[in-house]
Amino acid sequence: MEQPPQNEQEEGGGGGGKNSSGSNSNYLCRQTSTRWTPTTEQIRILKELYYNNGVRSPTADQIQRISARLRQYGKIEGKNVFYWFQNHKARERQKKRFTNTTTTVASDQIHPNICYNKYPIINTTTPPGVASSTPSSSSCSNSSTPAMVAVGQIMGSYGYGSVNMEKSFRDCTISAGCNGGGGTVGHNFWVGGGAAGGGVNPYPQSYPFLEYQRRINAMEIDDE
Amino acid sequence: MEQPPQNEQEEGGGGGGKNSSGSNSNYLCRQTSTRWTPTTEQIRILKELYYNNGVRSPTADQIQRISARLRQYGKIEGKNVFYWFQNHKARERQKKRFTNTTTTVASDQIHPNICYNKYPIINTTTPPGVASSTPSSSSCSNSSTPAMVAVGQIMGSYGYGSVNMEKSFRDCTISAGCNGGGGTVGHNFWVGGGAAGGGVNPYPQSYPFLEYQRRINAMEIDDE
DNA sequence: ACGATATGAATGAATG
DNA sequence: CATTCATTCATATCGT
Repeated sequence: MEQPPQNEQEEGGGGGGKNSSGSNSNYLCRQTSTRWTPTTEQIRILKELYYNNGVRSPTADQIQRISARLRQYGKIEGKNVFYWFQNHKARERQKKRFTNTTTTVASDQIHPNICYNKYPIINTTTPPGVASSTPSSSSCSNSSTPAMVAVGQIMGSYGYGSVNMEKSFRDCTISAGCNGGGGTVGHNFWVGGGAAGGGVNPYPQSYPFLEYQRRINAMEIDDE
Repeated sequence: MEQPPQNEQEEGGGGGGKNSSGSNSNYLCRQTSTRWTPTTEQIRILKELYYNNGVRSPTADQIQRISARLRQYGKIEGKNVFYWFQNHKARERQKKRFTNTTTTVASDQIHPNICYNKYPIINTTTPPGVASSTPSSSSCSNSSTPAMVAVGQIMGSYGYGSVNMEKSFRDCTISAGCNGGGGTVGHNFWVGGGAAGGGVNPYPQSYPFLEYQRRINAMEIDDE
C-alpha cells in the first residue's frame, strides 16, 4: 500500500507551530512547505471516516466538523479535508479500474466495491439515540460483508496497509476517437467553437445557456 | 473529446504570439489533451473580467465575444468561457462554505471579504514578463510573451462591461493581483483556514463527531 | 543524488 | 448553483 508515514509532525493537542516538515531545516522565503502534510492521527481518522462510515464526499458542513476535529492533531484547513476525500475516492477508483480492467464488458460489476463497513450505518437496527438517516454520501452499497477489516485502532499501528493496490499505471493508448459523427459520445453542445476541426453542431441547444446563444449576436463575431 | 485534439492551436490573427499553453509539458505521450488549457493571457483577461468588472455569469452573447477575443491567445471555445466563470464562481463560494458554515446561522453572508493572502509566497516583484522563478508556477513557460494585452479593449470595444456590472458589485475590489505576464495565476481561495500554526481551536467543538463515527451520518438531522 | 511513487492541490468538464 | 468526476501539476517521501 502506500508507504507508511512514520514521521510525526507537529501534533498532539493544540497542534503546534509551523510544521517542521522535515524537508530542509531551513525554509527560505520559498513556498513555506506549501502543502498540507497530514499527521498519522489525521490520516487515521480520515480513513476511519472513509472506510468505516462510508464517507466519500462529505458535505461542506461535515467538512467543517471534520477539519475542526482534526485540527487537534495539527494544522489543517477545510480544503485539506475536502481534497483528501476527493483524492482518496478518485484514486481508489482509479486503481481499481486497473486491477480488474480488461474484463468488465458484459458483466456489469463483478465485484462490489471495497466498502469496509463494519457497521452498515444505514441499518443495524437503529442504535439508540441515533436516527438512522441515510448517509448523504452512500456511495458504497455493500453492507453485510463479513470480511471486514479491523480498522479502528489497529490501523493506526501501521498507518494504512490493507486493500490491494496497484502501481500507478498510465496508459498512453486509448483515445478512441469519438469524433466525426460516430455514436453519441454524450452531449457536446458546444461544438460550434470553430477552432476545432469539427464544425458541425448537431445539437441546436441543450443547455440553458445556449438558449440565449442563438439570439442577439448582433455583430458577427468573427469566428475561425 | 469531440474535436480533434490538435496539439497546435491556431493563431487568431496576429495578436499574440505562439500560445505556449501554460501547462505545457505533456507529461506523457499525451497528445490528446482534450481539455482546454488556458494561456496566461486568457486567464488574466478572464480574471480581469471577473474581478474588475464583476462578470460572474456572462450571458451567451458575452460569452461569444469573450471567447472570440480570447481566441487571439489560443484556442478556446464558448463553453470554456462558460465553464470558467461557472467554476470560478462556484469555487469561490465553496471555499467560503468550508471555512465557515457553522450551522449557527448568523452572519456569514455579509462580507465575503476575500482576502488573498496566504503565506509569504513570493509574488512580490512581478517584473513585467519575467516569471519570478517560483517553483510552483506552472503556467509560465512562455519565453516570448506577446506583449501586454490591452484587456480594456474588450470592454471598451463592445461595451458590455457595464451591462452586468450591476449584478454583482460586491467583492470586486480586489484586483486579483495577477502578475502581468506569467507566474502563478492561481488564486488562493480556501484562505482563512485558521489554526495555521496557531493550534487554537476556533470552534467550540464538542460535536458528536468522532466519538462514534456513525454519528456523522446523523449529523444532518442531529446537528449540534 | 536521482528516479519512482504517493498524494496534496488545482481546475476543466459535467451532471443534478 | 451545488457537487462530483477526471486529469493533471507539484511536491513530499522513499528506495536504490
